[in-house]
Parts: sequence; structure tokens; C-alpha cells
Amino acid sequence: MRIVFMGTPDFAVPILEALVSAGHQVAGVVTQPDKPQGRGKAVLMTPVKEKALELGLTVYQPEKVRTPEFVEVLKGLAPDVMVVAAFGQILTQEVLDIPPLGCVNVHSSLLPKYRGAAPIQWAIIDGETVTGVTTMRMDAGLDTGDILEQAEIPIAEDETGGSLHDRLSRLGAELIVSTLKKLEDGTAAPRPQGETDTRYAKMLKKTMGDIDWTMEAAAIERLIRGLNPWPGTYTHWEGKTLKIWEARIVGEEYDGVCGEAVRAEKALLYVKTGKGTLALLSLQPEGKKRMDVDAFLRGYPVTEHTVFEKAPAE
RNA sequence: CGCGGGGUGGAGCAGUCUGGAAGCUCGUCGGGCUCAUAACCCGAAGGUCGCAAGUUCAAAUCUUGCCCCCGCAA
Repeated sequence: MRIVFMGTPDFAVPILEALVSAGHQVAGVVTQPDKPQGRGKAVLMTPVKEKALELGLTVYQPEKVRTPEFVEVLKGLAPDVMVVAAFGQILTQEVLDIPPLGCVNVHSSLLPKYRGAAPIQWAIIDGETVTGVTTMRMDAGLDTGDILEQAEIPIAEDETGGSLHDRLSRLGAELIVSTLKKLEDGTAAPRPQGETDTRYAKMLKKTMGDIDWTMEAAAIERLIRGLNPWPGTYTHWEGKTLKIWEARIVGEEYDGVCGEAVRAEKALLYVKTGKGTLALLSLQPEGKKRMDVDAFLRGYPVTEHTVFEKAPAE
């Protein structure tokens, strides 16, 4: 089929690749404009743009897809269908109506659960044991379109936002190929999402990663995994930021205040939480590389009774 | 020119301001102790102090240029 693809970050890359290797004709790739970012201020291409250029595809980077000018461009590309994956712009009805077979979105959750911007991470943070990807026919609402296909995947005990992101991305790539085939055959069977448990996965904010040690250990541990590798979790010590990459729940309870290091010896760094104890395993002091606890304890003066704190509210 | 931290034996750090013998906690190897051990004791190996040039009697330390890593911000 003749396809226009819209996507921006890493998540969308395997999906674009799958479309191409499935033999579809990708008439155009739409992605967000390049912006200065990264340390320094270098203008970097979006991951999708990078891949599209590598594949020799035509790239469009409109500030807004809904402008009359760009709508004309899209019409000119005459796609049978448009595939959207983590694009980052809202599509107006006018845009949605362009392809005869509609616009298909690849969403990384089992809709209607976790509509919104960060479904992958929230599934981990909430302690879900299963999640998946959904292909749906887009409508004007936010992730409310009719479901075309879904695929489930179990969430592992040690799953991180990053590992789940990668697995769902690959799963989504397989699913979209299947869905497109059904659309082409006319065997697709769209069904409404329903409105049961339409939990919304709100956008991740950097400050979510500032650990509140009064929460229970299990919840903090899930937060650490869910926000790894981005935006990351951290705490404060000696006025500096200390990123926490990995932690494990410890069965024993200790006396002390929340955030206090109740054990700090050898490769053990236990921190008391609101309920339970957390063993920090992988840390990263500001300006340094990530390191294991034992290396951290060797070089930094952390001892029992050192207290880690949440940044004071401003 | 967005702000900032850092590059010292295999790991993590100190030493740099106030130039003058390479340090600390570990790891590794050998030996000892022990029923035994990730515990303890003794000993050893291992470093162009990111790279280059300069100042100096003398540079990890001061000056200049370059490379690399990272935190914030975006």
C-alpha cells in the first residue's frame, strides 16, 4: 500500500522499518522539526528522520501538520493509509480524512487502558503485570479510536521503562504489518474501546523522579524501574543530585527516618522508606558515570545515618 | 558561543588553590591464620597523573591549545 508515516522518537523507528520491509510504498515520512538540543546546543535530527534518510525516503518536518499548505502536501502524496506512531502532534479531522483507509495509530498499551503520552512507563509504575500494543483507527479524540488489533506482553519483574519500550516497539512493528494486511484485505474488524478503566497515562515530568522516601519501598522500586532510563529517578545528598538507576526491596525493617541510610557497608546500602527498606544497587553522582553501590561506597563518604532527601518544595 | 562537574595503577576517590618523593578504600597475585569464609594478618605486582606545547632547577599541581566522559537545561 501507499503509506505516509508519521513518527518522531526511537519508538517509531522499528515501525517505519517494518513498513518498508513489508514491501509497502512509503510515500513520505512526517516528523517533528529539528530543534537545538543536547549538551551544547547542537541541532539534532529526530530518530525517525535519521532512519528515513537512511532508507532513502522523503522527509517532511512541518511545524504544524494542520496548516492548509501542509494538508495540500499530504493530499498530494495520495496515501491509501497513514500510519502514526508517537508523532507528537494532534491530527485534525481534515487530516484524518485524507487517506481512504484512514489513519492507523500504534499505541503502546492495551487500550482503553493508558491512553496518553507515557503508557509504557506508567504500566510499570502502577505495577501492572501485563501490557501490550494496540493498533487503532484514529478519530478526533485522544487515543479513543476503534481498536483494530492488540498484542499482549508480560511485564517482567526487572522490567525497566527502556526494556519495555524496546519490546513494545518491536511488537508494534509486527502488529502494524498484520493490521495493514487486514485493512488491505478488508478483513479488519474495528471495535470500540469501551470506556471501562480508561486510565490516562499523563506525560512524564522530570520532577516525578525526585524520590519521596516516605512512599513505600515497593512503589519507589517500581518508580525507579519505570523511569529508567528516562527521565530517571534521583535524590539529594550534600546538596547534590544523586541519580538512582537500580534498587531492590529488602525484607527487613530498620529504625530511622525515611531516606536514612540504615546500612552502609561493603556493597550494601540500605535506605529506609515509608514502608520497608530499599537496597540501592546502581547510582550516579552528579557529573559522574553510573556505578555500582560498592564502587560508590568506596569513593564517597556515605555512612549509616546519612540522609537522602527530596528537594525542598520551591 | 546555554550552565556546570570530571579524566590520577583493574574499580571508586584524595592530592591541584599554597609546584619539590604516587596516597586512600577495594580488587588482583603469593603466603599465613581458620573446620571454614566475602573475615583477619603478612608480602608483591601494577600508573606515560587524558593528549600536546610552554614556564621552572623542579609540574598531577601554574599557562595555552586539543581530545574524551558526565550532570543540568532543552
